Formats: sequence, C-alpha cells, structure tokens
Amino acid sequence: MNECSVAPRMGRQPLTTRAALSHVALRLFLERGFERTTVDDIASAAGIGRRTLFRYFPSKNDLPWGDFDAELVRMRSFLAATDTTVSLVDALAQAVVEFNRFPPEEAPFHRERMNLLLNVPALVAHSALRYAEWRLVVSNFAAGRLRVAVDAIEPTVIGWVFLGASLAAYEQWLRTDDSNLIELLESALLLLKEGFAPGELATGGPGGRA
Amino acid sequence: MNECSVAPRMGRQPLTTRAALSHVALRLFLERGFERTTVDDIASAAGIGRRTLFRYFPSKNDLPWGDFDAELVRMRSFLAATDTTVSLVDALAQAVVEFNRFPPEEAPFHRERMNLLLNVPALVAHSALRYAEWRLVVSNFAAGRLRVAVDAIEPTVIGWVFLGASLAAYEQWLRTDDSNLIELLESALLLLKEGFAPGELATGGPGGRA
DNA sequence: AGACTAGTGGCACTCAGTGCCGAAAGTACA
DNA sequence: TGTACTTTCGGCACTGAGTGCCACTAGTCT
Repeated sequence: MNECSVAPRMGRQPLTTRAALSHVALRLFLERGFERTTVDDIASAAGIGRRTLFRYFPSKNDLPWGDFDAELVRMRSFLAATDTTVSLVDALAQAVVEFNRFPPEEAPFHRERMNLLLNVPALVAHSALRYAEWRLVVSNFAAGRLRVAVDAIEPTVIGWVFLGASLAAYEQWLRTDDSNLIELLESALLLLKEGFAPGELATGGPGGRA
Repeated sequence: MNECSVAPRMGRQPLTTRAALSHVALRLFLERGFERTTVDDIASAAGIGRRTLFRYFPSKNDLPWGDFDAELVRMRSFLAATDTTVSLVDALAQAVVEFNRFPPEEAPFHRERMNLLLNVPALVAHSALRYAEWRLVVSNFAAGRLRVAVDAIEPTVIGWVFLGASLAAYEQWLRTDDSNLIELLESALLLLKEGFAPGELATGGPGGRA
C-alpha cells in the first residue's frame, strides 16, 4: 500500500499554492488596479497557465480572499469550544475579535486586501457571497444557543448585526493609518450590546428626552 | 422657445421603458432561470437591440431591480419629513416599513423578484451594491440625528443593522406562502429595539440565568 | 427643406469563465 | 528499465457580458 506522508503523493506535484497566487494577484492589483489587471497578467506573473489559475481559484474575485474557508473553520471551532456560561453576544463578540486577530507583520497586507475588498465595486459585490457564509456560521451558533431553527428570524438578524458591526469597524480602521482594528471591533460590538436599548439612539431629536 | 410638456420632446422617442424591460426580463428569468437567459434573449423578447438594452440598464444584474434609485429618493424624503420628536430607531423603522409597502396586486411580482435577488448567487452578489446605497440613506439620516459624521461608527452600524433586519424579514417572507411582509418587518425591527439589551440574548446558555 | 437633437442598433472588440483533451510529472509495481 | 496509473498542467476553442464607435432613424425647430 502507499505512503501518504509528506512528499510521496500520487500524481504530479502542484506548481504553486493558493496563498502564493493570492499574493501575486494582490501585488498586481495594488500596482495597476483591480480592473486593469487581467487574469492573464496574474497567471503569467505567477508562471502558470491561465487555465491552471482557474483551478486554484474559481474566479478573479476570489483571489484577494485567499483561503477564507479555512478561516471559517477556525471561527466555527472557536465558537464550538466556547464555554456555555458565556452569553450569546459575548461568545460571538469574542469569536469575531479572535477571527480578526493576525500577526502584526501581516497588517500592511491585510490592510491592502481589505482596502480592495471594501472599495472595488466588483469585489464589494462578490464579497456578499463570502459574508453570507460567515453569517451562516454566526447564525448557526446563535440558533443552537437560542434553541430555534437556523432560518428563524432571530439567528438571521444576529448574523447580519455582527457582520455589520465588523465591517463598520473595518471601514473605520481603513480610514485612519494608526488605528487598532481590535479596539475598533470591540467598540463596534459594544454598540450592539448597549445601542438598541433605551439609550440615546432610542430618544427623540433635540429635546426628545429633555 | 420649445414646449416640454407631454409628447413634444426634442429627438426620437424612446422605444420602451426601464419598467417594461424589467418585467420582460423577470418573466424570462422565471421561465428559464437567470443564468440560462442571455441578454440577447431579453433584448429580442423586448423587441429592441442588445446594445440598446445596455443603455437602459448598465448590467443584466440590474434588470430585476427596476428603478431602485426612485425608491431610494422616496425613502430619503420620507425620512426627511419625519417629525423630530420621533426617536431615531422609530423613525427608521417607520421608513423601512413604508419603503416596503406596495399595492397587494404587486405582491406576486415582488415576491418573485425578491426570490431571485436573494437566491441567485450573481444577484446576491450584485445586490450588495444596491444595499450599500440603501444603507447610506439610513446612515445619513442617523448621522444627522446623532450629530456625528456619516462615516462615524454609529451611523454605519445602524445602517447595517436595519439592512439586516429587513433582509431577515424578507427571507422569512419568502419561506412561507401566506405570510405578511409588513408584520415580519415589524417583528424583525422590534428585535433591534429589544434584542441586545439584557434580554434572553445576553444571557448564558442552559442555566445561564436560572 | 435643412439643421439639430436624442434614441437605436449593428459591428467588432476585450475579458471572464468553461469544457475538452492531450501532455507532463510524479508514484507503484514488475 | 519499463509499464501502468494518477494527478496536475495548459493550450484551444467556445460562450456570454459589457463597451466604444459610428452610421441610421425619428422626431422638433426655424
């Protein structure tokens, strides 16, 4: 029988990796802009055929995302490992923060990636599909905690609300150079806990509460 | 001087309207599916050239939306006309409900349109751009009420949160045949007001509050 | 009639994405 | 060393969305 340990796999070895291609693409997108970079450009810059690139990534829009599925798996298992004494919102808030933690040397890359994802229209659109997967992770956890169906209205709203808070924090993060993403996330998530109770948001305009 | 009243405009009269094209496209999408309907199909079904269709709508993805910009203008002016004694969340909740009110005979069309927009991947993606415009209307109003910048974190989160509640209600509406969209919207919006305070959502799992 | 204006649509082009299929590069076993 | 098998690679041709260009059509104005 065959050994499936490190090198000795069956067929031909892959020429590159998803991560490598993602980096090459990201560099080109920053140099020339997303729309003015063709898939051919990326493929030849990476030294592979165009047809091969489409086996690593299903679309040009997926290139900036890298291996997002793996990140989702991480988040799902983090949530699964959360102690059940932690409240639902706290559990999700911790998971969101954990999901967006990365080594400081990665910051410039991550910043540029998110800059593209939140500003290039084609990517903003495509990201909706990724966000939907992310929301599903959140909704699934919430549904389990609330003991209701995943497609009930509460878990769905919770998914949206946490997504919105995360992206609001990201937009804020990108707007200023020296801001701390984690702190911004925490403050956005805090808004969710405090916001929609009888605080300032629920009061009327000038004189509404006076 | 020229008369700009009803018929006597300057050049050639348009052959059709955005609304008419949107209806033709919607019918074909339901018959054959979105992906299996080409722009040529729609153009010839509408009796115009393919090139002309792209002057009415910038992309195939925009066809189901019809004249969304006009709807946004409606929502913006509804918000502007809201009495300042009404609280921010109530004002937005009323506007959201008003935005989604339509004559009952339109229900089947609207249902099918939303079915496409929320289920066809290409449309789910593209809709993110439309939702962004919608959120901007909400955020702008919230920023004015809270006396902060539009790109501050609070108005952004509020935009997301109301979008999420609306779409959660829509998903629920589509799931069952005889449901009432307005009621679902109201219950989703109620979640926002009650949800993230020390209610059930903030408590721990089994035994967290007992 | 002639000038002007706005909508139409054919043509050719770019680019993303896909199906097909043979070639390349590796392993397993004789 | 050779043959079988397995997996990746990538060229080619095709579909379909979206765009620039330009001539044409159908109106109005003087």
